[in-house]
Amino acid sequence: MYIKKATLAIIEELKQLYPDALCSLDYGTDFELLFAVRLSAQCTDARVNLVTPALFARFPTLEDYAQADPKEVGKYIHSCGFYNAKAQDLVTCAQQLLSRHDGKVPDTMEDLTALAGIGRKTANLILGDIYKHPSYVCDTHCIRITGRLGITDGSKDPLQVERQLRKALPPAESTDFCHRMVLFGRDTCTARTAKCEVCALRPYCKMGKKLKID
DNA sequence: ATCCCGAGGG
DNA sequence: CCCTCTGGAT
Repeated sequence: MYIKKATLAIIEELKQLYPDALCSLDYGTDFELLFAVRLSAQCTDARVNLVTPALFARFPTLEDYAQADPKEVGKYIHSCGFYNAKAQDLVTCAQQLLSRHDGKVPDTMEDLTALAGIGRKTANLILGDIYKHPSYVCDTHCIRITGRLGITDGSKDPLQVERQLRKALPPAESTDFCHRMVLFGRDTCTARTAKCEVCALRPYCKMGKKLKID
């Protein structure tokens, strides 16, 4: 499997920038990570981290969610947006984890995406962070930045991007790479006005080369 | 007005 | 492919 030199250079540069490629969501147990990721849909991680301490304290176990009134769960997560759907998903997902998986978070894409509210992006994150499988977390940051860098062809379709990243990245680097995309996307390669003038990846980036700085 | 580590349904 | 779900930050 051939990996482009530019891609390897980008990977190394990102390691320098972010030695710890950590998920920025706060959680204790495996299912709490699963739930925090569900809550993070169209919401900042910082916002999720603001509500999860009270949520996790009120509902410590899967049984607590499984028996909960979605209305009450919704109150704890209101500020994250999509709170009706998310609250119902946590309750249903907890019931499914208990009935289908003995209360354990499953370790296959098929089982994970069969759970309420768990799509491919969340499943990939769980496979990478909990089970240490090669994973391709194609969220808004990863899709935007790999497109700008020319690692992908610019497609916005998560499945397309995932297929392209599967060929473009060394599998052992994939999970950390995706986490670093998020960190990099928050502080440098931002959506609206990317800070190309201070970007360490500008030499490798089509978008950065276009603008004439200095 | 646009974006935030999306998912599900038509 | 499209649409809806939703609040908060910039």
